[in-house]
Amino acid sequence: MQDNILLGFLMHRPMTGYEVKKAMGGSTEFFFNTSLGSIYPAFGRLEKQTLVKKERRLEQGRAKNVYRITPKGKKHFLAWLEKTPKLANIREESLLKMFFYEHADAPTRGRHVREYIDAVEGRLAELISLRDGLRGSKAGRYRISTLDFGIEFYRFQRRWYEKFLESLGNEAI
Amino acid sequence: MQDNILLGFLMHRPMTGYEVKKAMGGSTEFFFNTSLGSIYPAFGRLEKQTLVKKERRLEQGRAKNVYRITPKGKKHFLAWLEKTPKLANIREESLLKMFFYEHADAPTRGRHVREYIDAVEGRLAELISLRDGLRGSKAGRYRISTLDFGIEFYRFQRRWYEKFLESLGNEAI
DNA sequence: GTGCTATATATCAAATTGATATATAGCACG
DNA sequence: CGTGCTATATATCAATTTGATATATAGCAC
Repeated sequence: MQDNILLGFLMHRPMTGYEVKKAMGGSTEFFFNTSLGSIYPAFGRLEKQTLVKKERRLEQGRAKNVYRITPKGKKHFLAWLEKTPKLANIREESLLKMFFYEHADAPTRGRHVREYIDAVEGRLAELISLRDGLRGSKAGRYRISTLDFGIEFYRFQRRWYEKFLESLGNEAI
Repeated sequence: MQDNILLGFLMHRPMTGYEVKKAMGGSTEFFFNTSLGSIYPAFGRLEKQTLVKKERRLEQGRAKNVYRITPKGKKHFLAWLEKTPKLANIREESLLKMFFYEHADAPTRGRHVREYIDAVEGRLAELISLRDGLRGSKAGRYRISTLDFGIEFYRFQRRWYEKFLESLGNEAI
């Protein structure tokens, strides 16, 4: 399913697997991350389907595999982009633990929530500084929208967990 | 990593793989879902580590594999529960497509967002009716908290995407 | 010329998904 | 009584993904 993210990056320019992975940093990594161990096999699949073309290049004496999207690849990517996205499922370890909190004691629950809020704040700071860095740059408006969603999402989480922490304070121990 | 969710369910009572899967419905499935195809191998692993014990039972002439958590399994589960949960990563196809929206046309973008909001509202109704059904029942307060998070999360999404839709209306086409 | 970091690819075991196959139980309908 | 439908229950498999590890070169600093 991550084949399309690779094609999406190649829409901009031909890239090596390593370059795609780097390009994900600070952009898609916050809402759709992949590992190098899946990027290389994915390029192999895409090549077999002739959606990309591998170009072996020698740069400063080093061999690189640069992948270029083909017209067929572009069509494939645009057909995928056209389809309405599926509803996101939450997959959160924090909620899973919360579900089983009857088995944890009150101090553990409180510590979890406080440390979780700290982590949320760290991520929030990261995303905000990233967005500030993009302001004024030639970054696309939609890329900024995805960052904005992330920022608002973590703000929502901070609010929710702070309220939850309060309700924990009132629990009968 | 899903071994702990199985142990968590067995904390309540011994269960078959099929029963665990059923128990996830309407409870953990919204924030942590797994398939039967991963539950059975997971029980195999847990048995090898003596964290659960398989009991072959004959019920109405049918053989069942009922799994019971061992004291070692309980210790293992509680040790996992103790640790502060990792920060949730978003993994949303909708944001991935949004990232590449430069390549889609304005009507497609609008249709996406409207249909996505519809899907969010459907999920929201589902979660709300589930929570209402739990009110007054003997359901644990933390289980209700996880449902509440879900409800508030999808409300947040509805708000955000409605604002986003508005901003799309103002875009230069 | 030694050591560190970045670039670049490849490989692998382990886990997970989603699909499919198999078989029985229980129920309803005519 | 049999036919068909749905729920229960387990097993298996190809394909994919992760996270780790291995390997090798380039470029820079000291």
